[in-house]
Amino acid sequence: MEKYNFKVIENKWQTYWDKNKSFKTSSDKSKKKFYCLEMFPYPSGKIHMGHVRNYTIGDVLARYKSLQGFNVLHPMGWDSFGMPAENAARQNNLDPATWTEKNITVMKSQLKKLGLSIDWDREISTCSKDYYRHQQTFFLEMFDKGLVYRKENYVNWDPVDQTVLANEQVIDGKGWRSGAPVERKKLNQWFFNITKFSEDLLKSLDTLDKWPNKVKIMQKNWIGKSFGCEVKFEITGSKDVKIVECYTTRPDTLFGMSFLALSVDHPVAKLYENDKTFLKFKDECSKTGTTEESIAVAEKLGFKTDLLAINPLNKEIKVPVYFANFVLMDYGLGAVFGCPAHDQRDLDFARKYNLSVTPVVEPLDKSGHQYDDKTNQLIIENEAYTGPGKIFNSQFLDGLKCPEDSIPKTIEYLEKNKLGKKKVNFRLKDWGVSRQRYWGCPIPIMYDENNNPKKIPLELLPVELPKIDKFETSGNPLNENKDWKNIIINGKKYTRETDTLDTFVDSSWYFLRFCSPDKNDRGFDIDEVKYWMPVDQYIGGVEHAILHLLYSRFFMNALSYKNKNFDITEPFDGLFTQGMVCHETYKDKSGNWISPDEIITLNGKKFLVNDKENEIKIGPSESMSKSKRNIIDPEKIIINYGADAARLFILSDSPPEKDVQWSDEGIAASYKFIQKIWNLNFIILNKIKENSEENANNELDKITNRFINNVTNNLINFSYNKIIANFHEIYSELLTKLKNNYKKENLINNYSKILITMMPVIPHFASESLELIDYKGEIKWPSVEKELLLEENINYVIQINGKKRGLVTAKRNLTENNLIELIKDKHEIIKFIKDQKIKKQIFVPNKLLNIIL
RNA sequence: GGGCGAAUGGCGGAACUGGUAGACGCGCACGACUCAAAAUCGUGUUUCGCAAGAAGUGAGAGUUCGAUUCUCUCUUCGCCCA
Repeated sequence: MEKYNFKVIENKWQTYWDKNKSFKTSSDKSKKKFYCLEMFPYPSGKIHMGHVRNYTIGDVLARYKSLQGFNVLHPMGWDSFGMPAENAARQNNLDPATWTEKNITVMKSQLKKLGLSIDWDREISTCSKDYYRHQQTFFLEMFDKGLVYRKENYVNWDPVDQTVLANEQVIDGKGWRSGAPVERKKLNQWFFNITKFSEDLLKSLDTLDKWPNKVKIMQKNWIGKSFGCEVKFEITGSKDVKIVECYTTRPDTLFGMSFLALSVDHPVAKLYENDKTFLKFKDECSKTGTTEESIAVAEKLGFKTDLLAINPLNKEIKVPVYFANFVLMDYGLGAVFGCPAHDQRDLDFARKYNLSVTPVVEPLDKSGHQYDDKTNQLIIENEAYTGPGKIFNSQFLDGLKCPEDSIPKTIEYLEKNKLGKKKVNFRLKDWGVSRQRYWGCPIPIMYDENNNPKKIPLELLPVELPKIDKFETSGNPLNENKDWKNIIINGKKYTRETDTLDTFVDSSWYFLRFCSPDKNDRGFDIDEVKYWMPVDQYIGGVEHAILHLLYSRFFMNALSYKNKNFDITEPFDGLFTQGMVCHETYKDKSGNWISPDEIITLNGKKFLVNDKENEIKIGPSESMSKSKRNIIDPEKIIINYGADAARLFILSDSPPEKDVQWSDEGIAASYKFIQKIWNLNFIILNKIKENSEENANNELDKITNRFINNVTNNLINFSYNKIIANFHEIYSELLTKLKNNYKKENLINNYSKILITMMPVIPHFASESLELIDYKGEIKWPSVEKELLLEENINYVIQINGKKRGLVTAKRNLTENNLIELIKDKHEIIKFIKDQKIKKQIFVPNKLLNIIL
């Protein structure tokens, strides 16, 4: 018996798989297909544990489906445009393409060392012109369909990175990379009209029954459908402005209105464009970001106008009109009415500017609220009441249940009197796709002398990124590159669009490209797409729950819009979101973060390797991050323990959807386990040589069958951690059972099934072991024989007054009376009954008997 | 503030539609092998108790013959949105 040499064996099988193209996708379309996809990585330099987890989970599924006989598509590619490449290029004075290519080479070889069953012939990279040229075609098609437009818009501007940030890239009002306070800036931007599909994107969430509920709810909230109405307010105090319309979801609180607030970009602002105080105020507003969060956090500021708004429900009431920093032009109509008693933001504003506060909704449950002694009316102090209740102080609305009766009644009144109309509103905004960046897909647009945008003619695609030798410290190098920027077509001069596309566009259709990666004239082959799509199982981090997934869903809607040939609107049939990989955090005496590599364990305590006096404080397990220095490098793990051990451990300790804690002890245990089953191989080999007469009928068949059944069920339910437990169980069970004698055929038959069942998780080990026992049969997922799962003997639980008092092992299908007879002479059970009368017996067939005294 | 989810030994976690709580792993203890150690193998390991037994799944109530599982209230933590 020799030691399991994972280095030699893993290399052997990886070479074999490579040479034989073992994972090449079959072109046989008569077979049932399974498209297994993990979110493709950004080529940042080397793989991290999150990748190991993500791709192991996917690989287990892909290999299982292959063994089951499915035609499996399991591809891999690179999300290779993006800012890190530019930053690295600036730092190291090189070309982003070179940096990216180098990283891809490294990471590809690392992924190969994990033994993933990937069809590398389908590898794609979004920064390659063979990929992005098709994206440019899609862009122009969307342009023709009216799904792309250009508008001047406020953006989150990062003054350090000199770029536009998406809302999610703004954290606490600061740029996610630079940490600089984000400014508001007006720029001409390209937009995808995602809001055209708001209703569709919302509705078809219901059809995604293999998605986690959590993700569907997050998308639903993000789309944010609300029912309300647009209300017309008459304005006095100006001859130029007579009416202002605003959107509200709470028209029933109109009687509590004490001001009207407008966005500084509202048309009414024209009246004040020469007013210095107003301009100063407007400038002040631009310092607040555009995210809902930054607006919520910022202090509420207003600029009082000399206008008054008339309450449409009671023309006697006139309230002041303000410009306010918390009202945005692109939500609703850029105007809101303030009802301080029932909206916290309005209340903060009203208190600041001494405006009246009139409550109009009375809580159903009076406890916890203050009331005026004399009038017995609700008093609002510093907290607005936003809950349900009964309307008062509101004339014809008084007494109505709020909100279910009061809102429809108000809208009905407003519509009847032509003061407003019912309106559905969405929180979702159109997708701004322009980035002032070099390393992205060029937008295939040019501008004529009058700055009118024109499509780049199809025959001139792709618009290739020019090579850049040197990066300036900031800004977009495309802007400065005159040779590239200025073009002449048919004798006419044009300048190119210098913005590039958001990298989320790249990842919105890559799963289509995988279906036919070599197709030249179009992004995909429709027949291939019709066969492979949708992705049967998509696996990735929950951090992409909203944007990437929503954008991909939108992209499918956009492609199928006005296109009879393309009818896929949902790209991902099944979705699985895996948890993060965590590790303990360490700090030395002085409070510096210490990496696990710098630590040695002595007598159960941890010390610095080069300073054994310095004891390490162990902190909580947190997701691996550079700043906390608790990163474990997968490459080192593969070198020291092997890919199979890494795969085994990353799956073993926690359910895949939850966070997992990486630990030295854990990976060591997985490594040892592989060694142990390797040793088991030789015990089996000896037994095969012995080839004895069997002495225990079909017990080996039974335990094998039970094992296959357990693993199969756990695979289907993504309970991969339990599969590893099943492995340990079958190991110790076999170890015991192998003391008995078996026939050669029986041993090979059962053990080969067990090894094949282990193949998805530890493929190198299982392949080598099958070869070792000289298995010549077909390699396919073993089927479960239902009859063999039924045990002859059952442990019947005997309860007395609901408490377990004993176990009786007996034949299955016993009756209640059989059981009673059986326990009569069992003193340890009978003693609890003594001479008490049995009131009642509860009998659950093949399970338990509960005796009530 | 709203939404979603979670809470089980020293630790990570099992327990299918209510029916043996703690599978499996880590850690720990003891034993075997060894001059010794490491490695390996074996045994044990929820708590209290010598034992019989009792208590026990974040806290409190409820439904039930029986609740980790269902219902209500509360506490803490996590994630998302604000």
